[in-house]
Amino acid sequence: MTIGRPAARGNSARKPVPGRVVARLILYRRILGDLDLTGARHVFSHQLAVLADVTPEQLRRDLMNVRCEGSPNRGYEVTTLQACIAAFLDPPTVQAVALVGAGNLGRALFAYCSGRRPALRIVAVFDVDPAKVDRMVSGCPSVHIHQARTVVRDLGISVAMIAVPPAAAQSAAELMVAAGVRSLLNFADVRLRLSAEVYVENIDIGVTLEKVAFFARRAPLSKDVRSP
Amino acid sequence: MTIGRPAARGNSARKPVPGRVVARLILYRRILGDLDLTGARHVFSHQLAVLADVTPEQLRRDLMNVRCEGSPNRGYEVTTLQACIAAFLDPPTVQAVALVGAGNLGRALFAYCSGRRPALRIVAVFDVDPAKVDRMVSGCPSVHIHQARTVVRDLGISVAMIAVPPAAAQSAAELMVAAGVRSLLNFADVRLRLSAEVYVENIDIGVTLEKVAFFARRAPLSKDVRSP
DNA sequence: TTTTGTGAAAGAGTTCACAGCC
DNA sequence: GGCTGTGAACTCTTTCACAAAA
Repeated sequence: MTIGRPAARGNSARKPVPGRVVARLILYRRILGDLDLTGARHVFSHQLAVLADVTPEQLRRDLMNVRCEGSPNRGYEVTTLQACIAAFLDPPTVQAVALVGAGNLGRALFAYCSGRRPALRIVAVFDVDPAKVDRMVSGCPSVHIHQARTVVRDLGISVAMIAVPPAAAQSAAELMVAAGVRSLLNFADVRLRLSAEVYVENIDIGVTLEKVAFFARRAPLSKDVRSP
Repeated sequence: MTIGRPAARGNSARKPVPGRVVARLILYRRILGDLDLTGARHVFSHQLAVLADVTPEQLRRDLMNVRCEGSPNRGYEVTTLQACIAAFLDPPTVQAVALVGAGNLGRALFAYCSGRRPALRIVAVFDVDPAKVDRMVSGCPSVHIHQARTVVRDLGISVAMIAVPPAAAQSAAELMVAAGVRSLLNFADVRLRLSAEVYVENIDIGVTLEKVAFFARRAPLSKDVRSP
């Protein structure tokens, strides 16, 4: 009988991995992809750490979550590490994403997402402007937000990006959640009040820009924190 | 001559306020501005906390940094609180911002920043595309990035927003820093390697979107963290 | 010797709990 | 009663430091 197992509950007793760690794993994976294209077969934690702007210890600790072993003289095998991280992060299937808001920012996000990360696809664009809906944009239907319920269900959308003006964000978010969306990436500069079941991540460009401006006026090298 | 200075320096011996707190103060200020427009004269910490999506204790603790007193029966006076936060956050003068990259995202950011926050103004747009430079865009000169040194100096630019493709971001950032920019808001999905004197904040849309997608697949209500 | 994997310590950040006040 | 301000406790995150491995 195996003694080691002090804290093993059942067999799927994973303690939840914090958001910070998930974000860094996603970053490591992207860097590994770039590295793979250069033909590198192995990496040491300190090399990857430089590229990700973290310490080697933190990188190794993050990697403990994905059950991937490195070798003391070769470091980590690039493809193996990619596979381990993918096994941890990836959806069993492609995830459908909705874009809410077809203004300046919405269109930039759409362009930004096109052609990348095949596991995540924008499959619908919602707006309230009659001039912007009921047509196809780059192979993607643009529809009025009142059709959210049907479209979200039919296309199996689980994630929405909110890129509408601040005043419209709360109700747009509520519509999406009511339609069945499980998590949101909110670009509107307001905090949304939603059920605790829904995962919300805010990208508040206004706050972040002011923060950067604030620290531009400070004596350099105070310890500061990074964004997710 | 004074040698040690273990703790207290002179009389302005403020310990540096963490970035997280600064970001929340900026958020509180924005909410107070909205509140002020509704005609509210006073707020309790629990009311502001709901709007900012933080706990009342955290809000009060953040406010300790700006030396503003509330009253147990009225809460905080809106205008006083605004003034205290402004005194802490605001630059002595308007800060000039550069936008680097006039692609989709760059244009969206430009539109986004126009007409808001008077204390922060985009005064120049840089790009490498000859078709996009040497003209005025909404009263703002668009110039080739090789003119950075002159333009940054002449316009007193201290902050740059990097909105160029990932492959171009490192060199664009280096050019801006060499030209005299003190802090950067980086939208390119790469980690920049720059002198530690420079304050860098990353907004990594790709990572954040993948993170949101990841948590869309999880059982709800695991403790998670917010964005800056 | 250099590097990995990780327990233990340190450090940050947040929440608790309550005194003092209205 | 309900609120603010804040020391103390707690929790989360990062770094230290070192055994084991190649």
